This record gives sequence, structure tokens and C-alpha cells, in this order.
Amino acid sequence: MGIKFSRQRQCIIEYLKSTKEHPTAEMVYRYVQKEYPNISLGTVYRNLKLLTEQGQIKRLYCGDACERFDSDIKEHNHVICKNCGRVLDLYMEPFDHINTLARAHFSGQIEGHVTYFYGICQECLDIDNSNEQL
Amino acid sequence: MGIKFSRQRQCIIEYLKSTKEHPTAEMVYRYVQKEYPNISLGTVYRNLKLLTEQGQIKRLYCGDACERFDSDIKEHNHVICKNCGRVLDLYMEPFDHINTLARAHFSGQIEGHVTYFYGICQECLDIDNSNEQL
DNA sequence: TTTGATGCAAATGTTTTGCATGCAA
DNA sequence: TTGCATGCAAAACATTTGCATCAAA
Repeated sequence: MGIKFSRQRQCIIEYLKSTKEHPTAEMVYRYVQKEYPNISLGTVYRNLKLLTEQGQIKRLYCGDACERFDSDIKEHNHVICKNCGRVLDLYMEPFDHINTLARAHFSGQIEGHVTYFYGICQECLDIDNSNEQL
Repeated sequence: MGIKFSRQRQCIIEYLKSTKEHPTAEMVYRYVQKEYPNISLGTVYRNLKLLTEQGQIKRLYCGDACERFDSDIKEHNHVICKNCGRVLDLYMEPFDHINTLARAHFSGQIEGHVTYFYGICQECLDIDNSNEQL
């Protein structure tokens, strides 16, 4: 009964806390493999699921084929770059008043919302600009 | 060169236009099968992809395992019922000012956003209430 | 006719799961 | 010891794709 410590899970947590790139399960797997070459994808998925259920990490659905994970559970938003596909953090004032607006048009109960912004990240804009210079 | 008419695609379009339940590919398949028993899932997927690219329908990503489709391309929002999993339409005033708010905190370019509300639909609330009466 | 669309089946990619073994408590 | 976690492989799904055939133009 209860959850036991495991080196593999610890490594997954540390990796997620160290990165801002919102990795997929596959990316987590490749990273943890460096330290634990025998780790299996199944273990990665099992731990990501466990950590999500515990609320230690958050699962992102970005319209990708695959899910991404974020160890920053403070409220914040994400921008998906349409060019490079990366998912970037965006810390801004909450806009929960849209829940109130929504409630005025919905007969059920509205508890919250999930929002993803999309656009082009600064890095891709920079590359674009330097190409135009040529 | 160009796209040819097909009875199967026509049937898919008509089904999507007739329903508000934002069906998955599998649901479209099962429906069209009634009229065209030999239709294959591949054909359904190919046509849903084509129609999405043409902008005739929209693809929804609801955090489901699978994608859903909506033939209503007018701007509107969706509520996902946490209880029954259904995806319901929500017509409300646009809140594109959140793009402006977001731009103040992001160095790249923000083009727009996708928002899904979540909560409990009226139908599930009703069932809940009638259970409490017992 | 010509060429795009279909049906079928195999392939792909992601995630889950069964089971014997390993390891934390 | 006990039982949760792991590694491995197979299974489960959702989606895509190759190819011979069909049908719209």
C-alpha cells in the first residue's frame, strides 16, 4: 500500500523540473536512458501517468500527435509556435472572467477553461528576418 | 487535377452537418456504414483530412484519445462535460482581447488562441439531481 | 479515357498492459 | 519478507499509406 521511491521516477521528475521544453514521453525516455540505459518506455509512461494523477506535473494537449508534460504546476499559459512546433511558457494575468461570460450562454455548469495561444516564437522570427537579409 | 465528387464524401459531409455531437472518425465511420456498408475507415480518414484542409470542417482536440470533427465553422466555443465526455457548442461573444493581454508578455508573435471550457452539462446535472431525490 | 477516390490490408506511431523479476521499505 | 516498480514484449488504439480496382468527369 502506498507509493515507493524509485530511482527512475526520481530521474524523470528531476528532468522535468530542469527543462522548459514540455517534453513528450519519448523525449523523457531518451533523456532518462542516458542515466538508466535499461529503462523501458512502459516505465516512463507509468510514471508520467502517476505523477499527473498526483498533480506533481501537468499534461498538455497541444494538437500534437502526442502528449507533453510540464512540471510547472503554477497557473500559466502556453504558446505553440506554428513554425517550429515548440511549446513556450507564457506568464500573464489570469483571464478567468471568460468563465463568467461563458456561463451566461451555457445552461450547465462551467468550472474552468484551457487555452492555448498560437503564433510564431521570437527565435523563428529572428531566423526569418536573417533569411530576408540575404 | 482537382477534386472529384464522391458519394461517400457527400454522405460524410451530410452527416456532419446534421449532427451537433462532434463525432470522432470512428463515429463517422459507423454512421456512413449504414448507407455504404463497404466503406473503409481509411476512406473516412482521408475525407475528414481533405475536408479539414479545405476548411469545410474543423478538427477539435479535446484531450480525448481521438480527434473530433465539427461542420460548424462559424466562430464558437466548446464545453467538454467532465462527466459524460460530450462536447457541447457554446456561442458567446468573442474574447480576442486575451490575445492583446498575451502579447504584452510574449516576445514572439501571437496570432490567436484556442479555448476549451470544461464543466458539467445540464443533462448530467439533471441526472445527478434526480438521483439525490431517491 | 483519364485520374482522382475507394476498399482492403498492412504499416505506423503512441500508449497501455501482462507477467516474471527486482528492489525499496 | 512484502508488495510496489521495473524491464520486456505483446497488445491495444488511432491514424496513415500502398496498391489494385472503381467510378466521376
